[in-house]
Formats: sequence, C-alpha cells, structure tokens
Amino acid sequence: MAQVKVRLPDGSERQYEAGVTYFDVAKSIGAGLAKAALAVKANGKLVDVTLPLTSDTNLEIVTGKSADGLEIIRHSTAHVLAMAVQKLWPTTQVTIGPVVDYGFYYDFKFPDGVKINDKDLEAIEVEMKKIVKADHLVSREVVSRDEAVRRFEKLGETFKVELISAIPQSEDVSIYAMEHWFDLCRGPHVPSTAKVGAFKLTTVAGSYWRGDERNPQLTRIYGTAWATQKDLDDHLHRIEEAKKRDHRVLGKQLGLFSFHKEAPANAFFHPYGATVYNKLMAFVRRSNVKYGFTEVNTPLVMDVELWRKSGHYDNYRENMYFTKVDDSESAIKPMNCPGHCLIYGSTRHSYKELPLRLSEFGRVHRHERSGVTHGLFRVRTFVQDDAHVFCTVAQIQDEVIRVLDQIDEAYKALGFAKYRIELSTRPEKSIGSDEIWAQAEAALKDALDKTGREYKLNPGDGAFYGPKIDFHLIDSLERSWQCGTAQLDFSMPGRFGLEFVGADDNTHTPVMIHRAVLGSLERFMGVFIEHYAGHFPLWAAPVQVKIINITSDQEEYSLQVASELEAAGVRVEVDLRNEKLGYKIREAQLMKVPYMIVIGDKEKDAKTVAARLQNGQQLEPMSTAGFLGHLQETAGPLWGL
RNA sequence: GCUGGCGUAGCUCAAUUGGUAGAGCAGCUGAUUUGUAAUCAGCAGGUUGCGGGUUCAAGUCCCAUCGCCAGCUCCA
Repeated sequence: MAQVKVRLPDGSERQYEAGVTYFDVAKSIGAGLAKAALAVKANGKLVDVTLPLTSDTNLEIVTGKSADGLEIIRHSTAHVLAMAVQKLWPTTQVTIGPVVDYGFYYDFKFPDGVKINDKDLEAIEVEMKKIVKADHLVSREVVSRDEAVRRFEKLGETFKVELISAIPQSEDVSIYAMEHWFDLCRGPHVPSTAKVGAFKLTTVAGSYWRGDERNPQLTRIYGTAWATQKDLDDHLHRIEEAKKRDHRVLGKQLGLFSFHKEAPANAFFHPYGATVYNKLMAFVRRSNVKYGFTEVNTPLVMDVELWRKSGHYDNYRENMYFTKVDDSESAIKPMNCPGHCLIYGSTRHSYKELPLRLSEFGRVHRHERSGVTHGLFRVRTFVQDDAHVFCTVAQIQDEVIRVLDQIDEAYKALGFAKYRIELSTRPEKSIGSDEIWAQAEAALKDALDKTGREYKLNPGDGAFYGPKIDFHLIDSLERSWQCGTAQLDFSMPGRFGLEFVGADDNTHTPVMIHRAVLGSLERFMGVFIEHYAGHFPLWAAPVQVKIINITSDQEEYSLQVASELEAAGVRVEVDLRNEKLGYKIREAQLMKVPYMIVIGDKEKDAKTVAARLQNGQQLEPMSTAGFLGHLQETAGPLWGL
C-alpha cells in the first residue's frame, strides 16, 4: 500500500495509507474532532470529509467553529429544507439554494395554486427536524452531464436541467444524496444530516428565476443557521436589538418626522427632524465652499421637451410625474442636471472658467413603484445635495479625485468610519458611443487606482449616460444604501449643445461630472439616525440642552440661563413643569438630549449651572460662560453650523 | 409591479370557538414644590384604515381597496 503524507495546520505531519478517507484521518487525531468534522480543506480546497486521501496533502479539518464550517452548515441546511419541501409537496420543483449572510435561502417552484405562508414554514421546520434526527448519510456522486440531465428530467426538474447546461465543461457535475433524495450541487456538504446545526426558517418571499422579473416567479424561503442553538438565539436577539435603532421607530419616538397616506412614501419633517436635516445641509454647504462649488437654484416644473433632450424621458418616463402648464406638457424634475445644463448654456464660456462647479440642494420627485419605498431610505420626493462639474477632458482626473476627497472627508467628519466604494460600468440601456464609454470608465478607474482606494466592481450598473463611483453606507440591519456618488458624463453636454472656447480659439464640448456627497438628504438622515441610534452628535442634536428647574423658586434664573445660551446659538428647551426632577430627567433622557442642566437653589444662589450628560455623568458646577465653552470644545469644528 | 404578512385610542399593546372594544403611557383637571430615569387622584379619549358581503350577532369570517412591514425586481 502506498503511503501519503498529511501536514496539519500546526505543522505536524502524519502518514496514512492512500485511500483512507479524510474522516479516518480526523478519527486518528481524535474522536471529538472526527465527530465535529464537517468537511476538510485539502491543499486549500474545501471538500467532503467522506472523500479519500490520495496524495500528499496540507490538511485542515473544518468544524462549525470556522467561517468555512458555518457556510457548509448553512448550505447543507438549505438542502435539508429542499428535501423537507419536496416531502410535503412532492411535485415542487427545486431551483437554487445558496448561502447568504447569517443563513441561506432556497427558491422553489411550488405546484400551481400552492401558496406558502408563515404557518407552512412551521410545518416545513418540523419536517426538517425529522430529517436531521434521522441522520441520513450525505453522499456525493460525480456523474456525466447526460446522466445528470437524464436523472433530473425524469423528476420533471426543468430548472435543474437548465442549470446543468450552464455548468462549465471544465467542472465535474456532482449530485448529493440524502437517503433517496438528491440534488445537483457543487458541495461540499456535512457528512450526515444530524451535523447541521441550529436553524430557523425566517421568511417566505417571492423571487424570480435567474433574478429577472420577466421569468417565472418562484417562492423563496429564507432561513438562518448556526453551529449551536446559543449562536442562533444570540443572532435572533441581535436582530431584535437592531430593530430598536430603526430610523422609522426612532423618528416617531424622537419626534423627527412622520408619514401620511395623503402623500405615501413622502416624509413630513417635524421641527426636530427639520433641525437635523438642515444641519446636514449646512454641513454640505460649508464643504461645498471649501471645494469650490457655487450654489444655484432651479425650477421644479419644466417642459417635457427638456427631459426628451436629456434622455430621462426615454429611460425613466415610468417613474416621472407629469403635469400640464397651460397647453404644454411638463414634468416635475426627477434630476437636477438638465437645469444646470441650461444655466451653463445661457452664457458663453472660456476654457479659463473651467472647471465650473455648480451645486444645488435640489428637490426631485420620482414616482417609485409601490413596494420599493422604505422609510426615509427610499422616498418619492427628496433633496439631493447635487452638483455638476463642467470641465475639460484634461481636468477629469483631478476633478474626480477632488469629488472623492470631498465625500471621504465628509463621511469621516460625520462619524462614518466604514463605507464601501463601488465602480459601476456601462449598462445595457445607455447613450453614447463605445469609445466614449471606454474613456469614461478608464477615467474613473484611474482616479480610484491613483488614490489607492479600494472598491468593488459592479459591471453593467452604471447610469445610462455614464459610469459611476458610488459610496455605500449600511443601516442597522446591515443593508447597504447608496449615498455619495461621482458620475462621469460625456453625453449630456453634447445633447444640450454646451460648449466652451478653448485656448486654440475653437469651440469644444465640456465634460460633466455629476456629484452628490450625502446623496439624498432623506436617505442620509435615515442612515445617520441609525448609525447614532438617535444619539446625534452635539452639533446636530435637535435640542442640545434641556434646562430643568427643581422648584418654582428657580424659574427666573432658569429662564435667564436659557436666554444666555440661546443668545450664543445653543438650542435650548426649558422644562418648568411642576413635576419631580426624576420625571423631567427621564423624559429628557428618552428624547436623547445631550445635556441636562439641573437648577436648584444651590445653582441659583451660586450663579452656576450643573450639567448632566446622557450617560449620567455630572459636570462640576460652572458658570454659564464656562458651560458654553465646554459645549464648543466638545462639538469641535462643526459647532455653529 | 410581484410573493407573503400586518392595520384596534396620540403611542405601545390586550380582547376565549364570531357574543357588551380594554390597559399602560401620553393628554386634560386637581392636589403635590419635589436634587438627577416615572408623585397621587379624577376626567376624557374609538363608526376597530376605508367600502361592501356572510350572520340573530363581525375587531374576529369572505371580497375589494388604501396604507404599512419583509423579500424579489427596479433605483437616473
């Protein structure tokens, strides 16, 4: 018998007879390890623990404690789900069942007329638990393409047959079986069904075959799966906790905004919410000055011809609002760029004026399809902190880098350490020549590479007029939202006949860079609320200081302190109600007011203020002027925005 | 738009198999003058999202519609 060498992660080496399984190897190391083994990483590749060892191998036994192991658990749980579903509804067709963050899903084509609801999920879970308890062996079989097609056709699994034909010739076609049930799968999987961990089916949802809404609709069942019951419980608990910082919940609790069916999916900002909103706007306005933007303002309703010219009518007609003005058809603007093009085109320009940077806090309206709106994250009217840079081709790189710098600087100042950058390239529906697109994409890529920024490539996800770089922030449930953006546009200036006179005395067409720092102020505010769980930084807090008197004897002094702080620009509220101190403190705490000033006879007599922070910490009594200094120091450069 | 779920007082939630719509908080009135997260008492608060239907009887069952939630698709 030939001997093969196995090298383990700790550097130790062992000899085995060729042909023993990885499971045997694990068993020779320890019974506990063998029991925990879900798969192995052989020379860096994840494979089943049931496969034989054939040559010298760097081996790592994968258990539920590793990320790889967890992924295998989730994938195998998806198979158990599919098996359970087909037990309950035998003529259901299976499609795909991948691993996602924290769990998995499986898309099914249920028999006509079968609708799956939450109660069914419970029944499916019961069936899954039976499969786990039975501890069926999971076996892998490599078959020929024809054999695979034959087997799935026999079962009427047309979706699977379609998938087999999509597997590259270079890859094996493998089938995983549990008892008599089997599924097409690359693997690896746990060796037997009892090895899947703790799981819970979470939701049922609709999806489309191959993600295309023109294709048949499938039923997607989501689940979460973990190595242990405790991990599962912890995960469910974390989700419950995260829901408490949902901006829709906090928006109501903190009196920031409301929604009304008179204008579905449109936010009504209350005084507190409007304060935060305006502070964010002021923040960008200050940044715009620093980065050389001048501010403009354009109309909301413009002739539909303008939108034909820009290309928005052709591409987004379905999502635009229209109205009649006298006899002419008009549209409510869904974008600010055409307005800025009109401003640019209203005068002659010299190359000496470029780059010309026009910014606008522009309110846009987009008729989003019902079902896609979401709190402040996706609304039907919102304000973009928009800007357009008109420049020469030679200026593109510097200007794009400048925009990226502005966004980075802004996010850092606003407290976001983590965000993702994506580069999106030419989509199917687009305007402009191949040459122009190649040039534009290269320009954005260069700007990213040259500044050493990490980014994710999103092929085909660009705007119809040009490629874009997007900045994505995550919400409390780790869903990602596009906020800042830099988009390169070689088309629209030409469509609007924009030009400038060059040093060569000839006319040229400028290039346009679309830019937004926060993106939609509404969306950004949602992310901002969730990021801070409603505990806004001092400069943005709707109420910065709450003054609380203890008895009516200190009313006068309380009002005096308030007016001194107000005169210095502090947002102050005074609570003179005849309530106990604890009651008033509690209320200010729940409203997440950063500072509470408690005024009793001691403070009144000593002409001081005693401040309390949200975390319960007390500041030493100090003068009003001293407290003001403390506020300014704490808030830093954003004080006084 | 699609799949599934949910709409009860300003807010958070109750309401047996269909059988008189309740509570806490908030609000109002009164008492209480209080030292760092809820003082006590009283009062008021609703065509159960809106519209049909079944039934002796509907918050509860059925249909339609509006809104919201999760996911899909879309997102200039």
